[in-house]
Amino acid sequence: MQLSEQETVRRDKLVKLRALGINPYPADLFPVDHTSKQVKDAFQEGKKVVIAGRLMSRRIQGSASFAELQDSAGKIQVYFNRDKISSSEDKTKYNDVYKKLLDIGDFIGIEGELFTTKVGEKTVMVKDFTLLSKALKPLPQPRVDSGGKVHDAFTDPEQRYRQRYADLVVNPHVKEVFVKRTKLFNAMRQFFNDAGYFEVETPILQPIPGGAAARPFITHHNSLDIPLYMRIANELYLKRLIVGGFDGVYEFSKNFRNEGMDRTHNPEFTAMEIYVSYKDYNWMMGFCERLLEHCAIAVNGTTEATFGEHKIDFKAPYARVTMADSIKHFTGFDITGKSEAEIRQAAKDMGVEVDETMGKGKLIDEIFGEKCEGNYIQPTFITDYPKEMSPLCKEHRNDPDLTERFELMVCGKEIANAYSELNDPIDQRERFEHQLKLAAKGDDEATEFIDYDFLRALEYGMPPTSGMGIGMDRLIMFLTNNQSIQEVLFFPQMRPEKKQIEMTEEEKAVFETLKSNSPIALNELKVQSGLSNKKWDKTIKGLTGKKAAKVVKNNDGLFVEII
RNA sequence: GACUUGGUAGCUCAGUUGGUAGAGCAUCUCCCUUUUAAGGAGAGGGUCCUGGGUUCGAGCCCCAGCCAAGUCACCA
Repeated sequence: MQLSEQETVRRDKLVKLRALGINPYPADLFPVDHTSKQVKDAFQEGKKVVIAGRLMSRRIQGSASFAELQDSAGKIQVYFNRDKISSSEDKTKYNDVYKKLLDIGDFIGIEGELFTTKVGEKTVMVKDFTLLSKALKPLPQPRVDSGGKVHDAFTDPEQRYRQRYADLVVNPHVKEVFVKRTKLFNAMRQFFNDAGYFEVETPILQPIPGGAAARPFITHHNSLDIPLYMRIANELYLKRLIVGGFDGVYEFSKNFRNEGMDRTHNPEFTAMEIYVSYKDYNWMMGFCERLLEHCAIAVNGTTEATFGEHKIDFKAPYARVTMADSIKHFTGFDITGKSEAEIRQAAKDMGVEVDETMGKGKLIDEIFGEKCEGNYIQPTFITDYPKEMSPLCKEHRNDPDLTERFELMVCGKEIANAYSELNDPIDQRERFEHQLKLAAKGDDEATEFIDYDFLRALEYGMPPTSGMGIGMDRLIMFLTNNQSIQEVLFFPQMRPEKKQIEMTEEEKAVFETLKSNSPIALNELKVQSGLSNKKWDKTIKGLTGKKAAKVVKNNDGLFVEII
């Protein structure tokens, strides 16, 4: 591995520390009794504190120095003074250990006393310090000026996502997003628990990937010798639990979909699904808006949120618009009572791209997606979707072409999807079979598996139930004003980094020649290698760079020598 | 999958018509006892993403590839 100059320097310091009898990675616990925040909040002149964290900046002025220590709660200034560090090896500890052998990024523990500097900064006067862990790589460190402006910020998205640990250390606003993410989960969990619903866990490895239409990840179980699928949804399992007699069940479900990646899609993502018996989708709308209002306040302290150029307000209630009314409103075309051919023609007239394979439901969905969806900035329930698009949803009580379904739109994007759940086992079987036919015709959005065990469960009887799914990643994007899903996942999926090859093929070949014949005249070695000028240059530079060979000049000319 | 933009020091970035690879911070050495983007003096540090090609000569031009971001397509 090639080390940079700064990495080599830090490794040398490791050796020097050990020579002084200092273990750079001690095993002992360090008796921390304050965080940086507690020091500042309960500040008292002269109070003794024990703190620990990462050294984040240093301003050395001879035998005195100011530094910043960063812990989980923030940063605190610490003051090192050679004559105030009470220790037997006094001067060494300040002059050598602190000034020369510590680096930015190292973890240290500090015992000290609180005081306020001349310029009014709350500071810890260091009485003694302990190296807790040495950092061998320099942090990609931004600097903040007196006006609070950040310079040289660590901003390259590729590096930030691949090295999230470094991102979190140097970018406090990144950490804040993840704190809010956890607050959201906690708030939602609390809301459901207070309502008396029951958190459950269902299989991630499924023999049949049901509950949605998406390409699954496939794996294999060796003992059973069967394929297993990473779940694309948990819906059918939660409904089985409703059949089993729970009134309300919910699960935060890691789902996996083997599809494209972009700003709003990661191969693994988190959905929350909840099912409540004896309810319908009208009840669920009310429940949903109360839930989101509660969550927005828990995360941001207010129902208002900013997302890009939009101000959104999660305060309940939200507008409710049927899909037919929405299309009529934005296109002037009324789909009610129209035939498939009439709708297809209308779509064409509006400039919506359609083809002959699209059924009525799909056509309506295309029109809505193209002409209406993007207009809903404030949270809005879109209701009563075409039946064809919703094989797990109960037929509408007033119209057999529609289903009792709603989606909640925010900033033109869907964040929740809910049904009065289909509990008629005969109807469900027919819908599955219809999907199978669509899939056979090549509709890649249709489900190509029938979960007969799920049908068996329905045959035992499922009470009327309403269910809802919420895309948690998307919701937290809205609540933290992030346009990219990667900003709300600690470790978004990335293509693996390319492995660094120790020595190229050419370098190996030349090195072999050298081993049996060293030193050798440079020109002779070059001829023997049979490499082009450019390639030769690269190769010999590579070998000398890796300290495998060196070029020496004497009276007889240039020679290459093995090291 | 298509297109656009980018990849140069630990970090953020310059780099002119193709002619010895630059800055700030960071690092190292020295000075400095209340600083806070501390300051002063000096020094070191490079696989210019990879591989080909053109050329006397490529960070720069051409071709192929890798990685990323963005836009579009796809996505219940």
